[in-house]
Amino acid sequence: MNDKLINFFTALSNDQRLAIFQKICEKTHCCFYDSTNAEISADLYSCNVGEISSTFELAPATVSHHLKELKNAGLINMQRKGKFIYLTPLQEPLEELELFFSGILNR
Amino acid sequence: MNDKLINFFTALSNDQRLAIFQKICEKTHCCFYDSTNAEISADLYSCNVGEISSTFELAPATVSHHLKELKNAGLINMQRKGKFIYLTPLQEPLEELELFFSGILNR
DNA sequence: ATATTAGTTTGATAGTTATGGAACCATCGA
DNA sequence: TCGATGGTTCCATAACTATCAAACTAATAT
Repeated sequence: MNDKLINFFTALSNDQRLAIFQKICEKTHCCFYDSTNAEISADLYSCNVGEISSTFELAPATVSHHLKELKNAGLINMQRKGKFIYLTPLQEPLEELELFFSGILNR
Repeated sequence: MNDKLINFFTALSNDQRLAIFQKICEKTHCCFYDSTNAEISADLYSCNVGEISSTFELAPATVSHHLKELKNAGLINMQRKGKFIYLTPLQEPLEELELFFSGILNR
């Protein structure tokens, strides 16, 4: 139970990674996906890895590491379409996190 | 803006610290404080540092470090009353965190 | 005053994390 | 099939984190 939360918090506890996650959420505005249907129109609204690399001045390797962490934490989906890998935020973890904090507040 | 979030997430990204924070919130059930009025009846509902030390099998020094991080992040209040230091969760950060996630979800 | 209890700070160490260069794999266009 | 582009993995390193023992400070009780 807490393991999942720890993974979320760890993933978001680095300034670069938080910024990357925010950019992914921003770019994908109001278009959330679950892990199964994330493919639908991913390329329309999603950002790809290169966009992250050029926005934040980080080496591709570094970006790759950060994205892997966000993905392993379960916060984003990565989906290759041809040459590009598209990034989409997942809805469930955000809901879980919102619930975690509202749950404490409303106790 | 993000700095505060980073501090929250970093503080909650360690399993011991998250558990400690949860215990503080639990013990202080429905009695939140802001940093100014936290002193009111803190001793009635709050846990003290020793309670944390004995609950989690950690050396006092370790607990002290973790609590300092939670405090520096702005998540808890520490208030000495005589021999004991009482721990209370703060409400604002929890609200900010809830809002951060609901804000992304409702965009 | 002194002993006791509560907690912090200092300093050391083992483990983890962030970063990027270099070599690699994947896909596409010519 | 070959070159170019997009990304990852491997490896090394510097920075940071978690932990605790030992020495300390704070408050109380006797």
